[in-house]
This record gives sequence, C-alpha cells and structure tokens, in this order.
Amino acid sequence: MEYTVQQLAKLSGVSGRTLRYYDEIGLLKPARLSSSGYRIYGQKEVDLLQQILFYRELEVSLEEITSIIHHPDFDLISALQQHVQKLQEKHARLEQIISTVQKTIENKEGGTLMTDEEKFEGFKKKLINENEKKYGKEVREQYGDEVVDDSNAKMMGLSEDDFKKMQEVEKEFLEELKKGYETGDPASPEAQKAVELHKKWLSFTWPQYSKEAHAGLGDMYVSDERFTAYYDQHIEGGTRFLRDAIYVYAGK
Amino acid sequence: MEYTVQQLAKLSGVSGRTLRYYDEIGLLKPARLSSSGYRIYGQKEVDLLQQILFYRELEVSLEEITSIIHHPDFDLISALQQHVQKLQEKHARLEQIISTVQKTIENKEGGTLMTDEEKFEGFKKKLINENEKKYGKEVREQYGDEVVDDSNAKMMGLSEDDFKKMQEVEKEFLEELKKGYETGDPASPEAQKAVELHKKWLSFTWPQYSKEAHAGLGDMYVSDERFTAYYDQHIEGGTRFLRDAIYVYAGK
DNA sequence: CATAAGGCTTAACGTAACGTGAAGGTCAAC
DNA sequence: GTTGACCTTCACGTTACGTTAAGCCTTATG
Repeated sequence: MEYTVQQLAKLSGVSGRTLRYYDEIGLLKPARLSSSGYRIYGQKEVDLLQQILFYRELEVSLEEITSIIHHPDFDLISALQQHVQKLQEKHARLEQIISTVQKTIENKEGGTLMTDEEKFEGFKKKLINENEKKYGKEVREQYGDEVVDDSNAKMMGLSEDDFKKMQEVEKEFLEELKKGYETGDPASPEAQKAVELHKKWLSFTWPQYSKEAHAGLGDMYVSDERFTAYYDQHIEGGTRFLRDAIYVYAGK
Repeated sequence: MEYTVQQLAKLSGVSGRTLRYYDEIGLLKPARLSSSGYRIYGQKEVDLLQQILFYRELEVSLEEITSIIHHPDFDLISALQQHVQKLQEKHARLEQIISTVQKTIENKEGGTLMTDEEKFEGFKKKLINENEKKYGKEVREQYGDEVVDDSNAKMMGLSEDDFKKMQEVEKEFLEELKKGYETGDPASPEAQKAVELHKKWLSFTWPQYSKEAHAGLGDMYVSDERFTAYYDQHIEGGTRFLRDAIYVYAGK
C-alpha cells in the first residue's frame, strides 16, 4: 500500500504539516517521490511512523526519537526507565498542583458563596491555624503553652460582635500608626496613642497583658517577614516604627 | 525596600531576563525607573510577583495570569475550575502513558532476559488481562460469564505446544484470508476456507462453537478499532471482508 | 476541452516563555 | 582612572508544529 501525505495523515491521525516536518528534520522520509514531486510513503514508513508516534506518546523529544530510530544499539531499556521515572515525578507533581488549585478554588468560593457566619467561622479557624503553624512554636517557647492555648481559646470564644469590634480597633490603630509615622517620632503623642490602640487590640485575644510581652511581639513583627509584609503593606517601614514606639511605651 | 532587577531576581529565584520579559508583556512593571533608566521594584511589585509565581506554579499561562492580576472582576473561580479539569485530563493521560512505558520495558526486558518459558507465560497472562479489560464486559454480556471464564481457563491451560499450534493456525488463516480478499468475493472457496481456519483457531480457546457466536464475533471485530487495526494491518479492509465471509459461512 | 475543486509543493512567518549573546552605558571600589 | 559587576536595548535561537500564501498537479464534470 502506498500513501500520499494526506492519506497517511488521515490514517495515522497526525497532520500533513507534521509529516512534512518529520521529513524536513530527517525523522521520517518518504519511500520515494512521484514524478511530479509528491511524497509517497510505503509500508515500512507506516510502521516507522507507528513507532515514532509511540515514543511521542511517551513525551520523548523528536531528537531523541531520531536517535532511537536510527541507532538500534541505543540503550533503550535504561532510557525508558529513566523516562518512566521522570514521568512518575511529573505525575506526582501534577497531583500536588491539582490539589493546590482545588484548595484555591475552595478558598475563593468560600469568599463568595459562604454566608457571613460561615465566613467568620472559617476565618477565625484559619487565623488560628496559621498563627499556630508560623509562630506557635516561637511563642510557646517564649511564653509557655498556657498563654498560646488561652489565646487561641479566647479567639475561638470571641463572639462575632467582638470580632467586629476587634477589626474596628485594628483599623483605628492603623490610622493612628500612620499619623504617628508621619511625625517621624516614635515618642510623639500620635505614635503613643497608636501603641495604646495596639494594646487594646491585643487584649481581645491575649489572656493578660505585659509590657515585656508587648515589646517582644514588636521584635517578632520586625524579624518575621509575614508581619513585616502585613504592616508595611499599609505603611512602608511601619513595622520598625511600631516596634520603636512600643519600646518607648514599654520604657525599654 | 527597593530592588533592582538582579536583586529581585535573587530574592525571588527567577532570572533577570524573566523580569524584563514580564515588564515587556505588561505583566509586572517596575515601580519606577531610576535617573539612568534602571528598573526599580518596590514592595507592591514584590507581592505581585509572589502572586504571579503562585499561579505560574499552577501552570496557568502568563496571559491568563495577566488577566487574573489586572482585572479583579475576572471570573477566577470558573477559570480555575476549567484549569483543574485540564490538569486532571493531563493527569489521567500521564497515568496511561506511564503504564504503557512500563509494559514496553517489561516486553523489552522480557525479550532479552527472560527464558522462553517465562516469555510464553507472560505473554499468555498479558493477553488474557487485556482481553478481559477491553472486551470482557461486552462478551460477558452477550454470552454469559461461563463462556468467558472457560475461555480464559482454557487459554491458561494451553500447553506451550498447543499455543504454538494455535499461532500456526492463525498464520495459515491470515494467508488464506489474504487470498480470499484478493478474489473480492466473501463466498469464494478461499474466503470460506479462511473462515474455517478462523473457526479452528477459535476452538483453541472457545469452550464450544456456534455459528451465531462466530457471526457476533465478526461484528465485534468490525466495530472495535483494536481488532480492525489488527486485521487491517495485514490486509487493508480485511476486517470487514472477514465479517462478510463469516456471515456467508453462518448463513446469516 | 476548458474549467473548477481539491491535493500537492516550497517558503516563510507565528507561537510561549524565556535563554543567550552583543554592544554599550552606569556605579562602587580600589 | 580603571577594573569589574551591574544595567540597558536589540535581536536571534529554542520546540514542534499551525497557518497562510503562491503556484503546480490531478481528477471530475459540463
């Protein structure tokens, strides 16, 4: 059986362009040319194309396929074994990616589809989770388990009403921090008022307040990129300024 | 914090070229240019880049990322859902490919390392598995479990000697089919002899023969691409011809 | 026999996401 | 003042083809 480009294309499912390309790069040349220059493929070429498509399925590059096809002494097995390993890694990675995308969707959906009540619940839990994960260890080491657990318990125990109040206080605090920052002086009345608002904000979740702990928290803010990012998002350099203001407040 | 190209590159792990490219396509523009034309990135750009890299991790195209980043009203969720579907298809496909590669390795290894006995065993088991997976359901529905199970049992029970005989009969059958096909007539003596050889071949594994079942098998051959590919590989259009010949033989 | 439809050819540009020089300006340090 | 490390803008290379474009060949039909 002999085939022209289009016939072989239909037979094999690849495009005519692909066959011409394979000819161009020397991967699969037609058996002969017709008198008018048409490419004519024979049985051998059909079989070869099957082989090529097989390796292509395996995501082997055409360059490698050319090697495999043209050098029968090519170490096929170890090449395939390496290949299967790469595929498995890719497979695992894809799994990871899919689950991340799904989680992202869940979160985003949560933001648009959940009731305010549910949102509130989810938010609180998430906050505690994140705090636990990122700072739990550090804080536990410095202040002991009781403080952390109490803080979490208190946060979970917050009513939605209190939570809203807490958010309002935070907003007030950020505004005052900005005013203070503009004076450039951590000891300015504005900066000190900001620190007091910060203290008020903390009392929503802190079991008991101490100036030392407050100052320590300021240090953590500065040294931890997540907090730095959070406060600097509102005021560039605000984190350091807040720490300095807390130092003044705590008389440190 | 302000960064030049190279500094942000080190910070984020991408190349300088990548940052210039992102500037070029409007995905991430620097906060400003220095007096000498250097790109200067600020905190906002660092955060944005983080977002971009996050979506890139999820294999979202830069074009889509641009949409997501620049249009807050972009339908993120359905975009991500479509995306996750694509990823899952890719995932399933990869699985398929991996199993194909592994089978190939097995075969190649078998070809060089296994004894003839083992080769023979593996081949039979593999055949049964594949038949079961692809046609088991169909055949079971049509002829009942007993026929299938008996057929499998019989094939497993074949001696190496019988198996070789079976292969010889198949070869004879294919040759006769070709002769019949060349006459163009399914009722020709050659074609009918081919059908008889096919019957003989079947009896190696079929518990009992019936003309109805034989004719049904002919239909399945034609409707199932795997069989079509197998028979047409030897004789183009041979599958349909075989079915027609079986019809004649069965008086259908 | 002319013409139209469809298949064939080569040539050459387009794609995605950058890598890799080349040619030349800028900046901090010695 | 001169290295050397950075920065800039071109601009071509990469992979495996897709997509016109211009023009020749073959076959069917009026």
